[in-house]
Amino acid sequence: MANSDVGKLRRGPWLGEEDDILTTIVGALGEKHWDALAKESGLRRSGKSCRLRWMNYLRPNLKHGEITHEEEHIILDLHKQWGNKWSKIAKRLPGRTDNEIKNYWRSHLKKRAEAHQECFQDADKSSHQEFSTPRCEKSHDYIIGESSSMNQKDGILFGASSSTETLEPSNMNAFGNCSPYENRISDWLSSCCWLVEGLKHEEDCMGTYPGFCQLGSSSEEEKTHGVWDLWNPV
DNA sequence: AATAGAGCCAACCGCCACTAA
DNA sequence: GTTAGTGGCGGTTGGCTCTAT
Repeated sequence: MANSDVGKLRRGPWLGEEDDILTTIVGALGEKHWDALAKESGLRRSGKSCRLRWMNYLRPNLKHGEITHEEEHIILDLHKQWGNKWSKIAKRLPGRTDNEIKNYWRSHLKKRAEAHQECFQDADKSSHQEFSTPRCEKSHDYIIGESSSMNQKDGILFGASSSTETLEPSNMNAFGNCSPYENRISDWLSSCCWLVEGLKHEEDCMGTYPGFCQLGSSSEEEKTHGVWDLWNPV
């Protein structure tokens, strides 16, 4: 792009009128050739800017509400697996954008995840001394949410077996047990659950975890809490 | 009521990968 | 094989809002 054109391009927040124009032109021309589309529209925006606005805000079926606890858990889980692969994570959260997830991570989850990691390391150290179940408020926050109004039971996303009901809340998380072994089992289960989801969309993990299919036959009660709802809408 | 600081989020920037010429 | 154009991605920024003092 010529430098003389740069000065002519608008920047900053989009106006409603611009949104309308972009929506119309994308409807007519499709989601491609953004530079041409930008020129065609008459908007003084770059193709990149148009694409971003469309992808992050105007695209149909986008959710604009708050991130739910289930989604939050998914983000935490997938970030643990994949790191900052926001677009990849976003593909597992229909209606959410990579930008939204990235922002949510940075503003809501990063500190909690770091605190959890810190706790995990502490717990790891103590596990070398004795196999105890340390209390871990940090980890609990990481899973349940610092300001969550959700009760303990609702915090259980999956893995809600009858045995968990007998645990002391202070020692429990949905994965809230801070025993390193229990944490790892929970982490593994969590990973497996995502592989189940992955198999619906991708071929890359086919056959990797032969044991997980059983999770798909969890009880109706379990399905009513957490991410099962996302997989198996009732 | 005023102000500073923190938090949040939309938008931008730069880089990389892919594709067509 | 090379190059230019394009789209996608992750990191960063800037401005607005909220909250504490």
